[in-house]
Amino acid sequence: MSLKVYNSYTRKKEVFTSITPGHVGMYVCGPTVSGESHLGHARPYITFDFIFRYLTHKGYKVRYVRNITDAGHFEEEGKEAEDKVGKKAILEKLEPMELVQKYTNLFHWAMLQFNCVEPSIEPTATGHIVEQLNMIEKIIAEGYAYEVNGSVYFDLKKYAATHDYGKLSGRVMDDLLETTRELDGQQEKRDKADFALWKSAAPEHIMRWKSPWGEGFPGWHIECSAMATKYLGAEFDIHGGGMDLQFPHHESEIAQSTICNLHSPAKYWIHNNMITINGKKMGKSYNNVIKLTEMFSGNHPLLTQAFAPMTIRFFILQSHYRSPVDFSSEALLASEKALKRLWEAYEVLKKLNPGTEEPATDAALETKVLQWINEFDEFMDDDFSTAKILANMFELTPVINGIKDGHIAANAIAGSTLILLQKQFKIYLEDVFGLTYVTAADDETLHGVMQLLIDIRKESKAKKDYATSDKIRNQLTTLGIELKDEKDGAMSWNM
RNA sequence: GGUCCUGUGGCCGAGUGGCUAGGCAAAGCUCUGCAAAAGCUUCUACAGCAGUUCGAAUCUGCUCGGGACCUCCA
Repeated sequence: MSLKVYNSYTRKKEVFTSITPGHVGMYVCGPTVSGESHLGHARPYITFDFIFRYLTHKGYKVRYVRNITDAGHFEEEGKEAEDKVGKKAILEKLEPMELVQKYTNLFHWAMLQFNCVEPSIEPTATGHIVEQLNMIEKIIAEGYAYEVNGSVYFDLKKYAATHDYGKLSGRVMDDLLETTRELDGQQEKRDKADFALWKSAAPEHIMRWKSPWGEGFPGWHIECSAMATKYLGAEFDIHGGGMDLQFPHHESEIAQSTICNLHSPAKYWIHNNMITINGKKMGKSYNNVIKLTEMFSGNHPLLTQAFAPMTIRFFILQSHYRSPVDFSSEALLASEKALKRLWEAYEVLKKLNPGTEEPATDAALETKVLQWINEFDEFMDDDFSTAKILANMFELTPVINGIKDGHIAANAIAGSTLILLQKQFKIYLEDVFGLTYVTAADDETLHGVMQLLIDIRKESKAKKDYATSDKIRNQLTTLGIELKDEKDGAMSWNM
């Protein structure tokens, strides 16, 4: 079964074949660490995490490069946005790199909460100034960039005359030239659509580097091109990021790399859709940002409660990565409950005993179960349809629970099928989807104490001393421990 | 204004022209000292109008609504 991915560049689902057999190079645009990560950031990093995990599962050796933009995004914008890192540092009386470190640490912490696998290489923009300068010089030498007053701009008109600029984002060059914008440095550019490769630094800028054109800082797009080229080569397999980066960021990366490396950088462009809140994209300009720390603590007016990182991860997995997903407390609460139900079924499944190798006594059920299991791979191969796999898992949940409490005969499905079911649940829930479920089940002391309480409760129940048995259960509930009476008089618990 | 995407039941969301996911919520039942959990059952939707077709949520056109990008942005 071959993997198909939707390539934003061709706007088609294509069969995935890696450039180097057995290996995959994947570059994903990382965060700008000039502020705290918010819910919106969770989407791409969780999305590319399960893509990374799935490629690994399929046997590829993946080099996953995700940068840290720690130089601030120096756009040719107005002064406000000009040097985010430098500006905020003054206000907070911090060294720029101290600020960068703080938010980098916070980002890493959040990724850990989400159980995201660390990228193979996490290069920083400030650590690759030389590579960026080299690239800019090469673009100038090729005649596709020009220097004005210490700044260097990419000559888009010249590039577009012979190259397909705008293909990725579906933009027409003429429209871009028409667009009227009031941008800083506009007057020194040959054309309004030209983008900056290097910006001359005003005296107040803290972060600045020497260059052949004077002191300044790199443009927004060149860092990704430089780092991707360095670690993945002129052409690599996957370039990922949020949809909002298609233009101008990725479009510009294509132009830069095409001139420098004589090749469009990525074979497959994969873009995740946005998380919206009340139908609007989460962003600073909309004033609707929920930071991840606020999500985890519930400390935000839009949140009715705290939401665990795994709830958010599950919430994202429940929709297709190319669909927008609208956030609400209600939707997240639904995900929380769904995940709990699914995970408890998984715990039950792990304990089911396949027994001896017997043929299934319920052929119809056997067929359905096998179909649901086999579709896991099929769905994931079809452009990472995680939502459909989860739907199948929920179809299987009543079967698992049914076998457990005897509602469905243990031999209704074949032993081999049960083993396959266990294997596939493990692979997808844990290895590919990267879900975990925090329980105290590993704590042996707590286990012992719980067993004691359960024994006491059983004894009091046997004596019809319900006051005592209810007290035990109620007190545990207050502590966040849920005690369930099983059919056969046994008791189970979870936190 | 330009380019593109989108509109699915109370809510969230899959949906490759025919078999019309799944989750949450709600209701009933079973189990149960009670509860919780679990199981069974019920709730059948595709913005509107027209068209193509034997047949459309799925294709086409128009209308209305929402969104993204065009500016830092995941």
